[in-house]
Amino acid sequence: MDYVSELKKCLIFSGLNQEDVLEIAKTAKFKTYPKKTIIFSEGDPAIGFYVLISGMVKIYKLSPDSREQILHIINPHNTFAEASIFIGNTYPAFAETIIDSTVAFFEKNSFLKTLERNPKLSLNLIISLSIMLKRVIDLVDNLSLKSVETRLAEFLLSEAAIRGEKKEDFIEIKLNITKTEIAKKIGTVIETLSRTLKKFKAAGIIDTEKNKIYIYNIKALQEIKEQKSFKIH
Amino acid sequence: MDYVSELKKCLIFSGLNQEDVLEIAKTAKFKTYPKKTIIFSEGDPAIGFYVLISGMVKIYKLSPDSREQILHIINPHNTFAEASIFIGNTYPAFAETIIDSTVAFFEKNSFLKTLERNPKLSLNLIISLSIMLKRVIDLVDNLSLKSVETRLAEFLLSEAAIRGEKKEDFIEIKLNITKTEIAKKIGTVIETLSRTLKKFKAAGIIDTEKNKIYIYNIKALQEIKEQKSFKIH
DNA sequence: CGCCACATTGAAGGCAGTCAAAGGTGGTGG
DNA sequence: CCACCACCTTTGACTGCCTTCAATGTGGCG
Repeated sequence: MDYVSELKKCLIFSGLNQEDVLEIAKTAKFKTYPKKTIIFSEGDPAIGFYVLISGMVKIYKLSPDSREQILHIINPHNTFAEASIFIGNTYPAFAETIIDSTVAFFEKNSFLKTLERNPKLSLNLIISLSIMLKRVIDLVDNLSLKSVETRLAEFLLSEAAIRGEKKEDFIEIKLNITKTEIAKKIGTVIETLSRTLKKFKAAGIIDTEKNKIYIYNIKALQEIKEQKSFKIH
Repeated sequence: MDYVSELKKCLIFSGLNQEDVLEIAKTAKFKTYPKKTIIFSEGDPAIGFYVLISGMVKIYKLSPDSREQILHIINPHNTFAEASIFIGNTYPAFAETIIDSTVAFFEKNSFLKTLERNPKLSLNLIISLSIMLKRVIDLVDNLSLKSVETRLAEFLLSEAAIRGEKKEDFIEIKLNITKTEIAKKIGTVIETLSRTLKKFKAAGIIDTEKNKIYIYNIKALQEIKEQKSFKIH
């Protein structure tokens, strides 16, 4: 794989000229992990940050009794752990591959030097951190103030927008993560997710099949998202 | 008040030379708000960001039925809404004064120009965003994976560390916000907070008096924070 | 074919939010 | 200085969402 051209596709390196990216690429270490491999654990020394080249990685927190809350699911060309290198000395969460993945690793100190020489890179980083912050704030909003029903509706709408395929009278979503992972992402457990999906099915809003979800009534999902009372009797 | 020397105390302007800060101060608009005034609402156009000079400001989200989740409580010399100017066009949360407050307002576009000319400012901003991100991640962790009991213990420990006064055999915390605000900060309601404080009192861990809290057994709080089973019968 | 991980369904229980009423506290103006 | 009022807090009773536990179902893969 041509790693340099992959790096150029990343938000954080966008707008940089060819030489700069080449220079930066030289400081990267590329690593490949099988699925379900922990890249770093909460509390590990924060020695650098990562760019996902291919695969899928989840960033999550664990409760003392091992319940998992997913903070982000990272897709190719996105960064993770970039905030960790500016604060504290340890990673604040776990990073684990969901499927086989390849990452570029950037060592903290050498990256800080690169950053000094490259104002555009700083700006990209600021934007990237801002986006991430907004995403986590939305998560707080959802977890603290919304029901599981609402969170699921929001998740389905967002998946439909990102990855949904419009068919004649429905939208098809091919799930690329398990329902267990979805449950952890929306802050619940598999059983509750299963029941909530069943409710939506009973209301004729969606239907499911293996790892596919069909959305028949997107407007209903939007209304649930706005929490305009939704009740199945 | 000498606004320039106040601005120099802010993390975001630290390490800048006198002239730069003076230059930046010229672009600021200073405003004073009475307590309980909304500075901006969720959805308002994000026209700039703020530095708190004096007073106290809360940043919060509202649920459809008006329950409030506080994201941050801003103290003097700290910034707020700085991420908003890099993403989207609207503020993602509410900002409201808790007590009478004075802020410095920086208009988006002119600040972006200042940023271009000032690499150190970029780095400060990156650090500031990183800290904020970590704080919100901790909030997610608490809301999703911890009980109210644990969240309260964590809050008390953090207040004790920041503002607590060590006395002979206890730590005294003078509360500078109401219990209602504390409840919103730890993601619950006043009634539940009241009951949980009562439980802690019954266990001899703390005592309360008007707007003071006395911590008698800090170790117990730490154990509750680690969720090593805590039960009052 | 049988194992293993993932998913569904039912039953039960608990944490915490809501509603309602009473008690406390501080501030303002008569 | 006191009385009233607004706001905050406490307490009790109730409810419901969601988690937990347990048993059964299902689908993919060696």
